[in-house]
Amino acid sequence: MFHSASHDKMSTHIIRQVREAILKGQLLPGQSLPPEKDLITQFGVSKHTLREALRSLEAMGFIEIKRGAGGGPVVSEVDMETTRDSIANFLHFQNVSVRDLSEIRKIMEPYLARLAAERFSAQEIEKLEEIDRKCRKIFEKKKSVVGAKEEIDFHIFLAQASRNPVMVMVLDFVNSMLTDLKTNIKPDMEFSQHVLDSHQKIFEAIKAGDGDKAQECMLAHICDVERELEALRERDEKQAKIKQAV
Amino acid sequence: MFHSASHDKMSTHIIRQVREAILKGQLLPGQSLPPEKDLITQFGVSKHTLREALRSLEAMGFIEIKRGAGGGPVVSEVDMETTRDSIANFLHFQNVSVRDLSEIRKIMEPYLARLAAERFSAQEIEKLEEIDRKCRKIFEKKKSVVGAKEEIDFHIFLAQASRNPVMVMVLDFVNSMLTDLKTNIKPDMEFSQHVLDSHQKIFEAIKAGDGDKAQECMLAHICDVERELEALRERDEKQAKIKQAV
DNA sequence: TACGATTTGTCCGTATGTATA
DNA sequence: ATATACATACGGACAAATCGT
Repeated sequence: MFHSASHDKMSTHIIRQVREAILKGQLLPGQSLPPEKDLITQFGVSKHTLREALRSLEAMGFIEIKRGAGGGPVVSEVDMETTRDSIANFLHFQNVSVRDLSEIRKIMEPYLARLAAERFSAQEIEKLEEIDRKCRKIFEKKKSVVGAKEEIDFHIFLAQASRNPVMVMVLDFVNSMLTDLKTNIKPDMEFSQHVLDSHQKIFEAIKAGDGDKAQECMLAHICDVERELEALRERDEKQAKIKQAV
Repeated sequence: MFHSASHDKMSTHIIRQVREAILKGQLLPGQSLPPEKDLITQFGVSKHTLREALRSLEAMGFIEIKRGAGGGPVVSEVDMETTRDSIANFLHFQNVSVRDLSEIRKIMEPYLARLAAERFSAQEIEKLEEIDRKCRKIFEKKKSVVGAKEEIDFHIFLAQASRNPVMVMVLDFVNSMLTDLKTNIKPDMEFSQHVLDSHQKIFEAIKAGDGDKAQECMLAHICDVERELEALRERDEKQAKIKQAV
């Protein structure tokens, strides 16, 4: 049996059409779509149906909708946050451990540290140093770098050494998920001090253009973080058991 | 300044509440949400508003909505397809090349082939052989394995050697994006034959428990595919130029 | 500051299609 | 086969936000 197109939900038709127009480049990011009332007539559906379709497209990150005069639906590039959230939602059901995230880091980040040491321009080295300086300032004020955007930025910026957007994306969500775990575990000052020291060593190897050493220091750093987080997690579990017993 | 809750859109409140309930485990996959009319009264919104929220949650993969008696919104695990699509949408705007995808494969897949050789049980080896057999059957019928689900399955199944869901996910979308590129390029029979030969070598190394060799063969396989795809792409570009000139 | 124009956000009422029992 | 429960779809009205004058 064949299903006639009209058997599907109307909104899925609209979603598919707009989505394909964007992916084919017929609609470019920044361009405005016609306002609701025009789209209603163009697609021949009711306001209710059209708005459902726009909501879905918005959830997928394809459009943003602004209210008021001159507003309306605007095509936008699907951004990293939308994608990161989607990945995080998926992995939430997959029982991801610190070990899983660290395993990926151990494979990829030492490679990237080496590339950075071999490829970074003077400008890029300066930018990396600035990120590191910001980390230190945050530590001095808050006595922690955990959850600090700059602490992740250090790693993401290295990923950009690869000039590979897929690599950047993977490192982005791996590091951001790890940070989420960290903020639950609430590491101590010592942990943050170790992180800053490790970053320092990695930075110096990169600045010296020493690929071998950068690779080696990065691997050691990731292993350290994994070990310390595991230890802290076990400590928390024990405390939880004691509390439960009381 | 604090924003009063009433400043945001009603649907975002509903989305946030349901989303958090699911992520906290208060709502488990498989559970039904109350039907529309009950949710309307619970949240104190209109049909239209509620449905927009449900559409967004559906687009994010958190719920599925079934029609008819006994239907309604059902909580579901966010699945790989939803996530894969989201990633593909994001990377569409990032100019991803065969080289970018291959770079990730070169880092991860040889590592995974080694793990498979070291860890796979007899059952798993048998399963892998069956996947390979299916690939060959498809090749004999269609004279190609490009775009065949089984050809990706070979790589994904190896990723499962890591018992690492993040690894499986990364390999899933990298391989599926590469396959999308392949189907556009339309490789010849020779290409498919090379793929099958490489898979054979990798399989034999894994079966023999030879981690070194499995790692080495996998790296060679990925480099081969990258090189051949690049060559085919250049060929297509030249043909396009000739056509344009005429 | 204020007002009008534009455009989305929200609500109500009603009718129709679809799956289950 | 009929009834029931549920989502899907349409139209009209008013509120709220934003922009320009």
